[in-house]
Amino acid sequence: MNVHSYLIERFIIAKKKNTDKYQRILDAAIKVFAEQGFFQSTIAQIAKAAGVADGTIYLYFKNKDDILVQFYQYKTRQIFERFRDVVNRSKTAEEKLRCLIRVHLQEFQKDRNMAIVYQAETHQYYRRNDENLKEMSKMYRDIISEVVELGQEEGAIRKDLYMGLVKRFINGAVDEVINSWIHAGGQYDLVTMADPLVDLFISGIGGCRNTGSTGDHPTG
Amino acid sequence: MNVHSYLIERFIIAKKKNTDKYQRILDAAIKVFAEQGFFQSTIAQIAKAAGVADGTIYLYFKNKDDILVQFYQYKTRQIFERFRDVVNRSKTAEEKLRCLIRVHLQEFQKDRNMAIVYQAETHQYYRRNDENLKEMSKMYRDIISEVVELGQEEGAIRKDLYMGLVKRFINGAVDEVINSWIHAGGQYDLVTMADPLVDLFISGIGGCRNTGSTGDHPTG
Amino acid sequence: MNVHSYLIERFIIAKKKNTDKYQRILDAAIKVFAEQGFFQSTIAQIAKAAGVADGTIYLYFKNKDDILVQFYQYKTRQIFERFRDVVNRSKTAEEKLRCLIRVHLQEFQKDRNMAIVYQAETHQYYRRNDENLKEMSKMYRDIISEVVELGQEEGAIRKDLYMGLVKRFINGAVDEVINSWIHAGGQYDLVTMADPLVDLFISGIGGCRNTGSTGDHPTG
Amino acid sequence: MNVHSYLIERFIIAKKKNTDKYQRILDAAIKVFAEQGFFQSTIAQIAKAAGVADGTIYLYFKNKDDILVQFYQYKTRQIFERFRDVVNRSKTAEEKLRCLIRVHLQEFQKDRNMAIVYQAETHQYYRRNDENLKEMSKMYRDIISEVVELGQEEGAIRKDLYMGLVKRFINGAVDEVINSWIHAGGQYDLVTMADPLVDLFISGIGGCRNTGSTGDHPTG
DNA sequence: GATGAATGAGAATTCATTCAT
DNA sequence: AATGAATGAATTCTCATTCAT
Repeated sequence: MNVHSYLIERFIIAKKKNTDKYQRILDAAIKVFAEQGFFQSTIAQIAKAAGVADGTIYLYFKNKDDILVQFYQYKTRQIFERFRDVVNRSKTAEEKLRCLIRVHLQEFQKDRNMAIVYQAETHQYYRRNDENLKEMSKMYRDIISEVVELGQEEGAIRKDLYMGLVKRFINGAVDEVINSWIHAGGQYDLVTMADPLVDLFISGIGGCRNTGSTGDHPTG
Repeated sequence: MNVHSYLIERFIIAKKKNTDKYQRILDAAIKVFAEQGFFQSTIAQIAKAAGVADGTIYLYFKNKDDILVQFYQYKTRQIFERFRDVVNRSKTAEEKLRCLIRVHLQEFQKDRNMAIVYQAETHQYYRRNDENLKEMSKMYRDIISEVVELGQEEGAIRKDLYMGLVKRFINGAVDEVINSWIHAGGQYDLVTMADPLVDLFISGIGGCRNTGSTGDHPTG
Repeated sequence: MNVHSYLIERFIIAKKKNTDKYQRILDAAIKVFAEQGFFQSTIAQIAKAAGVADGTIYLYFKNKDDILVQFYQYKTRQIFERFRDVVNRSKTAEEKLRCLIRVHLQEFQKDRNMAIVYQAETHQYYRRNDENLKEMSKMYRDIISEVVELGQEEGAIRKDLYMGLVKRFINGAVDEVINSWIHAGGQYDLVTMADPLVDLFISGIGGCRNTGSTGDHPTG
Repeated sequence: MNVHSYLIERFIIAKKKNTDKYQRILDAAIKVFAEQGFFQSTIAQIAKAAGVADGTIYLYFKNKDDILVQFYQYKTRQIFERFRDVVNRSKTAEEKLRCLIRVHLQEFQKDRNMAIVYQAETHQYYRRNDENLKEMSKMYRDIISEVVELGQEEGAIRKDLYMGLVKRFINGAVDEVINSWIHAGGQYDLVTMADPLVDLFISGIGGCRNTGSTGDHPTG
């Protein structure tokens, strides 16, 4: 390839891609963050993965930190709003809970890089005291509260519960299921875990019960 | 002072001093890591917090990474071995489980910096594929397996359980309870969560039960 | 200005700039090395001498060592290849030898910093067992062998010589002549030493001869 | 070995070795310098090689540089004074020259580490403008001048020589012979080079001679 | 908008030297 | 005298960010 054609090709490619550059950079960044962690990733690596120049990144993001901020503000937020939706569309508390967990696992399974970054960086990101993240976390826990309270009204869920603990109990278990899946290299189908997990939430591991909701898995 | 006693004293002082400084640096590092995160912490900050010169750190640790490695290898490991012990000393499955969770929360409450670093850095640290960490995680999950299997023999725990899921379910919930406590600034007594949490593990949140163990804590 | 010419200009400018800066840094480094020695020179000094920022050096050289490596691979090598050429262009053995020595002294006189670095750092550099340096040294000694052997065929050079020794004898003497010149501050004309030196190689210092070539060396 | 006996043994060893520590450190340093070069050697390495503590070195040497200074002032100087002696003891110019070269090679062969350090560090050391080194070099060249002038009076050496050049010619050739021997790993007997080398000095490589002194070594 | 060369602040790490024991 | 732990100055190198083209 001679100098002319080489340069012209580059020029044209550049023009064509103009619009979706923000997405391309964000996706590339999440990929790189997933592989190496936020702090070990460099702008140069992200630029290379996105197929843009280092400087271009600064046309779309204020700085390196801002990439992570945008990730939480748009990419992640989107998913959490989806949770809100599916829960609203279901009727009974149990149905809502099953939907929530299922969609949660589904979304994280769908975008593994996002899942990795979310699970691995959130703890660090918490230090920034970012309002958006706190809001999302709260939103998630509020959904659980709502569902549980509805269940209590329906009679499907016990009344003698410390809600703060229940929220962490459910949230933590789901997170850990996702973590395990990530550490296993995403080899198996994460979504199949949803129902057994909800069964555990509802019935626990204790023996000798006759709660209807749990009854469908034979032995009991 | 004769040769014997003089030299022996020096020997002992030397040893003690070494251990002292090693501990001082490790503790200071954990404190700094807890405050800022591993990657944002600098050797200079750790040195200052430990009251030593920057170079001194390299007499006790190969490099910055090695501080984290030693943390996982000694500080953290110690605690996980403690878990093993307390479980061995209990009789019934439920008792073992209650002990495990209680001691887990106790130990993390006792050393908040350790708790923060452990919760926040473990995901990143996992990338290194450190054998020691994998071993500790496995040890923890093995304890749970054992306890659950014992409970199944005793009849206290259901038999229709997918063990892999149960382990994550318990592990994840405990971790999240610790996280919440950390994010709340360690304001409340973490250990009081132990029994209500175990009740949730055993009975779940489902309605219409009469398991005594859960009933007694009013509403939390 | 159209796309073609605009881009091509940029391409060319970029290339030229690159080469410029590479040369500027390499030259500055050789100057600093000549003044202070490789190990006592700092990147900061080289950067200052080259009029660039410290970090810029790492755009053109892998690390400090690499500067020395490039020096031997490009700057020095160039000269040694020149030696090969001039020898090939001469006819008789004596003419070849005179040319080699003259050009050797010429080149080192022309670039005094290069001469200093070459003479002062080569011994240390030898430890690296760099293939390129070994090759260059060998090339030089091979030239001498060739010339001497040719001279033997011509009858101008004795046959009872241990070639390995002759090579060192000539190489060493030339080097030392260069060293003296360097230590004297490069005050005198090095190239005038060429013919008298070759006369010594051919005739030695012994008395009572009648070899034409050496005679009373006004002739040269 | 228990604490008592271990410490006491160390105490006694220390006392016993008190006297020759200067030598031990100097020798160890030369060994380490020979292996790694002056700048790449650390005080810690030298101390270890000498079997003393780092701090002990500072009881015998002002600083790291001083070790090299002492090397040139005592170890090396000693040898150069030896050269003076052997030359004085010989009668004819040729005999003196042969003695000088032979002893030069002998002494460098005898202490290979010294030889390596001398050959490799002298160029760098020259920068310090150390009076002692300049004196030694001058002494060496003066010896050559003397011998050559004597030879000229005897009629054994030509009169039409530029003495400055002759000195470098001889000095350089000898140095290069030593270098080659070092680079070859000191595998062969260096001293056997002495006579062939002197023959080259006297007769050169030119053809058609009948100087008896050269004829006797068959092919070398 | 896009580029990527250049920047230089900042961090880890090394090591000669000191000094309390 | 001997030790070796401690020091901290000095150095290399990295990388987020800028800006001329």
